[in-house]
Amino acid sequence: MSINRKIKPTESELEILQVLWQNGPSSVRVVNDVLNESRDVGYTTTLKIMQIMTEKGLVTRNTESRTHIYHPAVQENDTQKSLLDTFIEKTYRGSAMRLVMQALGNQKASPEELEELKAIIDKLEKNK
Amino acid sequence: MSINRKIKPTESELEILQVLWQNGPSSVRVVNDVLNESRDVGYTTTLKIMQIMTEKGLVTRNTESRTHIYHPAVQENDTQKSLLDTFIEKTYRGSAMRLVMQALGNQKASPEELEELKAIIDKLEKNK
DNA sequence: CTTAACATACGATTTCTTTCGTAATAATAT
DNA sequence: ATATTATTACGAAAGAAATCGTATGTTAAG
Repeated sequence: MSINRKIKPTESELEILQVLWQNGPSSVRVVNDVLNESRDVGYTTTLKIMQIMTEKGLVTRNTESRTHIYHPAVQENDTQKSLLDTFIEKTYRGSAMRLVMQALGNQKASPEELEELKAIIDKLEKNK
Repeated sequence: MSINRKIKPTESELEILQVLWQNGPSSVRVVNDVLNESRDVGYTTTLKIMQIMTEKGLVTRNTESRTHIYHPAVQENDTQKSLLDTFIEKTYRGSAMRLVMQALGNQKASPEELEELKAIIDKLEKNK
């Protein structure tokens, strides 16, 4: 399906991608301000990581104006899927079902969400 | 409920815990042999990490005989839960349901597993 | 008894990531 | 014009984790 080599952002990189996915293309200033809502991090630190992300191909940037605008170059879904696969492998020895059951057990889900889940399960059963 | 401070093994540490959970209490030699079934890693590397894990309280060891026997000091479930919470937070911005749905979408589940899942959902709905 | 194989301890090195300081340059304000 | 502020670039330091080499001691084999 997808010609995916692994998308494996570090923790800081993922944090920055989250901002870009949420806010859309943004300057370093904006990203850094958002990050600083939850923790202290210096401007040049954020800048540096975003420069590294550019090299790695995790983001692209428009350098036409002096203030560069960064765009995510990987999709949120693809990134989540890639990280999820690795996580299931390392933490649940490859068993997605055990992860799902534990996630459901530990978290409270709303009735609507449970309905949605049942719909997904029905669809999976039909495709069997 | 649980007086859990975070159980946060590194990747290598988790790999070693998996061996201990699977095989039961084991020597460094055994753990290292198992690890080497999937990748190259030197004996003293494994030893060193297991010594660090002892300091951190992730394992305990019986030093009565010359060959020390290491025991996991954290439970698999507790460790998975702890890692899962962090993962959901960082990767899914806190939404366990989105993780569950993606995991179900990406993986194939057996009919039995789907039944089991439905049972869990029913139980959750009753407890609402 | 001597040698070889095996085990632990531990410091040093390497690698990856994050953080920061400083310089150069551009825009803005006074 | 000049000073202040904002932005990028970049090297270097600091941190964390993984890897390895070597010393030392213990057991087993010959």
